[in-house]
Amino acid sequence: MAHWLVKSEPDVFGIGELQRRGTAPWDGVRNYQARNFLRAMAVGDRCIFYHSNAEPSGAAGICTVARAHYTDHTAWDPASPYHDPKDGPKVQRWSMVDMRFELVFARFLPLAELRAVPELAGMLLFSASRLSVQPVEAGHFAFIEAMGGRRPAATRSGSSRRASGTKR
DNA sequence: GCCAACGTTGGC
DNA sequence: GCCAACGTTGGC
Repeated sequence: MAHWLVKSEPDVFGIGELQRRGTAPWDGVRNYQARNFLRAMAVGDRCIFYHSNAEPSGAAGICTVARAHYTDHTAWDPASPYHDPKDGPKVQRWSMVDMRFELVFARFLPLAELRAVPELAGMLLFSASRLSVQPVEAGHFAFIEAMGGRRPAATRSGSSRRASGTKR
């Protein structure tokens, strides 16, 4: 099973929105290298959900591949922000997958902090900073997951746990 | 908002 | 096929 890191701008589509929706298409990838990694994803593969162009940028949580790659038809749609005038039903250059929310880290992990961790040296995140879909070594993935932890799921009664004085 | 890095486009 | 110009990404 492969591990990945996927970037999204939280102003456009943050991990909170994926959590709310449960599953959503990972569309709009318009870079061949990133597309090829999308096509290599298998159902069940786990991905670090990274917030880019944020303050600060960093790892926000984990999602999993819910559906393997299929045509990203937003490229055909002139009204879409991801429209590609060179694409169409007969070309189909671009692909997307569906992502399923898994967890939000208990602690957001800013890029600067990840960069400073010796165990994470060599991650593509640091050298191929513009690549929005990238493979992650299993060891790096496990280390980041342990750093981030899992934010406890909200209870039905909302803030009652904190209101009752529960320590986190 | 700036700018470095780098991917893409298009002229030749 | 080279490469300059251009556009985009994304950190800061």
